[in-house]
Parts: sequence; C-alpha cells; structure tokens
Amino acid sequence: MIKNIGNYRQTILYGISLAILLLLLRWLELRYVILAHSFEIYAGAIALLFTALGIWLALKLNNPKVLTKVIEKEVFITQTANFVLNEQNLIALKLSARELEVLALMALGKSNQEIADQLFVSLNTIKTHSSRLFEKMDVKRRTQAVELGKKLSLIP
Amino acid sequence: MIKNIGNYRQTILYGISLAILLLLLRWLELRYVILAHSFEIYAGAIALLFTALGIWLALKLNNPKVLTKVIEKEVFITQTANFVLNEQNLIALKLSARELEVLALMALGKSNQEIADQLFVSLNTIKTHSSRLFEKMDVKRRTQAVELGKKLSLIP
DNA sequence: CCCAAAATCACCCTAAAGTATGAGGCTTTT
DNA sequence: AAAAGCCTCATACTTTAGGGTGATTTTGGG
Repeated sequence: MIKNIGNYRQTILYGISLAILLLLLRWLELRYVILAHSFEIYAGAIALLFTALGIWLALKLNNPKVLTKVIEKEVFITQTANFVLNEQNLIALKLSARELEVLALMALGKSNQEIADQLFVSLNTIKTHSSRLFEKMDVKRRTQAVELGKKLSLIP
Repeated sequence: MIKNIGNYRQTILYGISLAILLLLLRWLELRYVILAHSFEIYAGAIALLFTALGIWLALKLNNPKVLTKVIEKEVFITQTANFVLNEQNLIALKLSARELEVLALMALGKSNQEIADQLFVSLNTIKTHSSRLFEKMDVKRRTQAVELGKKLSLIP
C-alpha cells in the first residue's frame, strides 16, 4: 500500500528532531536547572522554530497547482500526412475492402486497366467493383466517387 | 476546493505521531518517576500549535505556482475553407483561364457535357480544352489532372 | 457444415472520354 | 501589320468507362 517510504522521510525526520529537541531541553533543564521564568523564552523559541518547520513542511508537501492552459495553435496539416479513415462513413456506405481499395487507386488517377494490373485481377473484375462502388456511393462517375470519397475521409 | 485529501495525509500522520511521541514521553515520565515538570507537554503543545500555524500560514500565503502547461491543440483547417491559388504553379504550367475553369469543374466530378452546358460552349470545345489541359499538365486522364491540380493548389 | 456476402470473371452493349487535325475569330504582343 | 496565343467549333476516330446480366469460386460467421 505504502510504496515509497521517501514521502514519509520528512515526517520521520521531523519526529526525530522533535524528540531530540525535547531530550535536549530535558537535558538542559537537568544540567543547568533552568529557572521557571525562562519558560517563555523556550516557548517562544519553540514556537518560532516550529512555525518555520510548519511553513517548510507545508511548502514541501503542497503540490504546486498546475494550471493547464490550453493554447490553440493553428497547425496546417496536409491531410494526406495524417489521414485517418472515417470508419463510420465507410460502414454507412457498406463498402467492401476491395471496393475501397479500387476507390483509392481511382483517386490516384489510375485507369481501370492499371488498377486491374496492380491488383492482379482482370479488367472486368475492376469494372464490376467500380460499378458496385458507384451504386453504393450513389455517383455516376469515378471523378465524383473520388470527390465524395475524399469528402467522407474514405481516402486521403 | 480541496480536492485531494491525500496531499495532507502526511501532515495528519505527523500530528498523530507527535501525539504518540508526547504520550510516550508522558509514559516515560511516569515510568521513571519523573517529576511532574509539565514543561515538555507545554513545549509539545506549543510545537504542535505553531506547526499548525506555520502550515496554515504557508498554505494561506503561498501563491500557487502556476505551471503553465502549453498544450498545442491541433486545429485542422479544411483546405477548401481558405484556399489560395498557387499562381506560381499556374504560371509554370501556362494554363489559360478557361483551362483552369474546366479543370475546376472536372474536379467537381462533372462530365464534359455538363461542363459544356455550364460554360455555354460545345462539347467539342471542352474536349479541346481538356486535351490541351492534359498535355500541359502532362497527364493522361482527368482524374490525374484533378489530383495534380489539387496537389499544386490550382483548385481547392 | 451451410449460408450469405464478397470476390472473381466473361460477354455485350452504350456512353463518355480522349486524340488528331483543321479552321475561323478574337485579343495581345512584337 | 504580322505573329502568337486563346477560345471556339467541327469531324473522325480510338480508347476507356460504365451498365446489365449471368456465373463461379472464396471466404467468414452462425
């Protein structure tokens, strides 16, 4: 439960110092037979000392209040650099992984034939994918699909 | 106001340990038939009191150190919102005003026929514009032209 | 294991995009 | 005035894109 003794070291040291002080006073009392009227002096000294100790303790123990200042800093970010896919939109459109892949390649300006070559499938397959893609996205052309895809953060 | 008691636990523990210490001294006093010099008790009480006073003083007077924590909050700025045309790139490519206009409409996903209708010219004119556009931009397809146009900040 | 969705491919057809070439009118620059 | 550049349009042609239909295989979840 108490992991770090270090936190209580000050308290322990303080207690020890108090004990030593009291013993010292006791010793002085016995040694020099302190007169009763000098009690006020001791009391004052003790008061002063322990006030200082209290202050020191409080300052040590009091965690500095951290005032978090949130400063809005306008950061221009190329949206390609830190692109995060909007999964909500993706799910909403019910696009399959392959369809999204085709869309991404379309956005790069690739032709259907180039996409087919890159994905190692036939041209007809890409045509089928693109058709389904346009149907799901409710667009008529690939340029519209790309435009909408970027707006919905489906592609960078 | 004081949210975390945990900060003061050490202080409380210190008070308790002090009390125990005093009791111990009292017990020693009785044990060894120490004369009823109540000086220690007074000293302890004063010590306790003024320690508390010191703590209280310190907490009252101590201005909380304001640790300004600057958190850079990234504000995403849609590039469409504050689009500025990169005239250098435009001049470098030697695009005419009409060609840029056609490119912008292409970027919106419009077909050549739609662009022709919108600009009140014939389909063939748009084809000519687009051909020259692709030639100047050194691209083969409209999707590539749009991609490059956005990259070069020719269009939002 | 079975079913549904996804992925794959083919064929045919139409629409759109893109290329090539030529040409007339218009403005700006030299 | 001539040259150059831009905008316009046309015709003819090729390529690419896209729609419709049908089919097979793969795959993930109940």
